[in-house]
Amino acid sequence: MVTNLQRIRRLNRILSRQSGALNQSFLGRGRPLNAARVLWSLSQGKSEVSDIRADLELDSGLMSRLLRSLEEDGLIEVRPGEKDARKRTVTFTQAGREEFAVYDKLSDDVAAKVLADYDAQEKLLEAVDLVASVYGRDHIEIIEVDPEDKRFVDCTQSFAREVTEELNIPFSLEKTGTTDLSTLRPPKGICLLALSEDMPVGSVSVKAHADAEGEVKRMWIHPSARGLGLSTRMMRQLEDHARSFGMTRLVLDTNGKLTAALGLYQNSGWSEIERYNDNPYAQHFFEKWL
Amino acid sequence: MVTNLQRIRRLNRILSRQSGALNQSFLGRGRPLNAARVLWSLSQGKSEVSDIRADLELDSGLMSRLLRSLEEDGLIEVRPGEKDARKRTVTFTQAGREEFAVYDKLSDDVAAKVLADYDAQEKLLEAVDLVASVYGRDHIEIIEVDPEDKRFVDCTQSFAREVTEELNIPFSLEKTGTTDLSTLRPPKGICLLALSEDMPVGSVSVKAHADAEGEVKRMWIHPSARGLGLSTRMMRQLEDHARSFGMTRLVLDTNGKLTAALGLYQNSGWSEIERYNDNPYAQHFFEKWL
DNA sequence: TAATATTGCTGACTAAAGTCAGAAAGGGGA
DNA sequence: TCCCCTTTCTGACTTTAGTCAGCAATATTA
Repeated sequence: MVTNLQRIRRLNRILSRQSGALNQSFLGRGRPLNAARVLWSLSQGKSEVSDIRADLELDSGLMSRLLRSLEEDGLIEVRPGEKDARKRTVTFTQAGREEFAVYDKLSDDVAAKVLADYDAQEKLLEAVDLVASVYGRDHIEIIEVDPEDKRFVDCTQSFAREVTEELNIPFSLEKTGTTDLSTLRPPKGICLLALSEDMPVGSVSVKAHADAEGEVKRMWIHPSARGLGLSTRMMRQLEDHARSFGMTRLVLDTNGKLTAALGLYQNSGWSEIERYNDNPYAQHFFEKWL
Repeated sequence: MVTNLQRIRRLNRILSRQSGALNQSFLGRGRPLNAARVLWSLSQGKSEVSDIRADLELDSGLMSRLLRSLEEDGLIEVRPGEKDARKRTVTFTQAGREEFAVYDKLSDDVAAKVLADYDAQEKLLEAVDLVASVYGRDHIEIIEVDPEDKRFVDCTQSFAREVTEELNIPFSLEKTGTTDLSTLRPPKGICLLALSEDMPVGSVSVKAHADAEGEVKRMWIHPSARGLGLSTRMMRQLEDHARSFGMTRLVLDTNGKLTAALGLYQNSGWSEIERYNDNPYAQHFFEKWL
C-alpha cells in the first residue's frame, strides 16, 4: 500500500522537478540563477536590500556583487533608503521591468500548461488551493485594510455567496451590512485581511457601536484555509485592536450551521447572549468582555 | 479577483520555497547540491550512470567527477554494467546507505510536517494526489507486471472496492475473477501497471480466451489520474500486446454507470455486442477486431 | 574483421556561488 | 561629542557548477 507520507513525497518530487524546469528556463534566459532570484524577489514587492537578502538567504558579499552586476546591466537602481540611509533600496529600471516580464511570462506559461487539456478545472483548482494553503500555513500574513479595499470586499462577497448557497438563506449584504463605512475604519473600527502569497484567504472586521462596544462582522476563511487555526489568529489580533480602541465588550452573531465557528467562540472566552438584532440569518449571539 | 493562473502560481511559489528549504537541509548536511541529487537519484532505484545523468540533466564530465568524489568519500561503488560493460552501474556502499538515510529522514520530516495538526487528512491527501497526478502527467510510465504483483493486486482491489461502494453492486472478485492466473501471463495474457513516481495509478489486463481471442479485464484508473488520457494510452499498449500474441479479437464487459469508460470504448473502435457472460455487474459488452 | 556508435573519463577551461575579515558610512543613545 | 551598533561594500580567497574537445573502452553492424 501507498502510505500517506509517500503520497506527500510524490507531490514534493513532482513539483521539485517542475520548479527545476522553471529554473532552467530562467537560466535559459542567460542570467545566473541568483541574479534571476533577485529579480524575482524584487517583483514580489521587496525593495530593501536586507529584506531580499533575508528572503533568498544570500551572503552580504554575494548580494552586493549581484546588485552591482544587475546595476551595470541597467536593470535596477540602488539608492539609500529614505528613513534609514544604511538600508539601501532597490527598484527596477524600465529595462529591468521588461526583462522581468519575460520571466513572469515563463511562469505563467508553466502554470497554464498545467491547466491545458484538463476538464475538471475547478476541482483541480480547489485541490491546488487546499495544498497551497496547508503547505503555506506558516507564511500567512494578516494586514489591516480599508473596508473599501477590493480584496476585502471580495472576501465579504464570498462570505455572502457561501451563506446564500450553502445555508440556503437569501443573504443580503445591504440588509445586515454596514452602510456607514466609517464605523469600520479607525479610530473605532478595523478590517483585517489574511494573505497567503498575496491571495486573500480570510477576513474579519470590528464595527464601532455606541460607547465602548464593538461588533465583530463577517469573519470569513477561504475554504482551503480552514482548520489551520487562522480564525483564532485573526480573532486574537482583532481583540487586541479593539482593546487598543478602548473597547470593553465585543458582540457577534452567527448561524447555527457554522459549527466550526460556534466551537471557536465557545472555546475562546465568548458566552452566548440574547438576540440583539433581527437578522434572519443569525441564530446565535455572543459577547466577550475584554 | 484571483485568476486561475494566480492560483496555480501561488502553489508553485509555496512549493518552491518548501523544496528550497529541503535543499538547504541537504546542503546543511555538508554535501554540495549536485552530489546530494546524485545520492537521491540513486535511492530512487536508478543505478545506471546514463540513467542518473538523464534524470538530473548533468554533463557527462560533471557527472564523472561527482561520482569520483562520492567514491572517494566511500559512499558509492561504480562498476561496469553486467550486460553492457560501457554502461557503468552505481551502488551505495553501506556508508552511503546510512548517509542517504539521513536525507530520507529529512524528506519524511518535511512531509510529516505537512500533515501534522491537520484534521481533514484524507481530503488533503486526495488533493495532493490530484495535483501530483496532473502535474506529473507527462511522467507516468506503463510497465508489464505479473498478475500476482502486489501493486497490481492493489489496483484490482481498489477497482472492486469502487464498484462495490460507488455502484452499490456487491462485486466479488472470485465470481467474475480469473482463478487461473496463467491466462493473465504471457504468452497469451498480460498485465499492465501505470506508475507515477512509483505510485500505481492505473491497471489493465488481457486474459487469454480460446483461439485468437482475449478479454480485457479490470481497467482501473486512480481517481486522481482520470481525465489525463491515461486509459487511452494503456488500451493502445494493451492492443499492441494482444496483436503481438496473434489475437484478432478482444472483448470486454462494463457497467453502464461508468460513462467515461463507455465513451472511451465507443470512440476508439469498439462496438457493442450481445451479452457473453452472466456477470451481474456487466451491462454493456464490446468487441474490437484487431 | 573493419567501420561506426555509444558510453564514460580526463584535462583545461570559464562562470557562478559561497566565505570571511575588514573598511566605510549612517544611526542612535549616553 | 564619543562610542557602539547596523548595514553594506570590497578584496581575496575556495569550492561548485558547467562546457567542450579529445580519448579509451566496449558494442553493434555490415
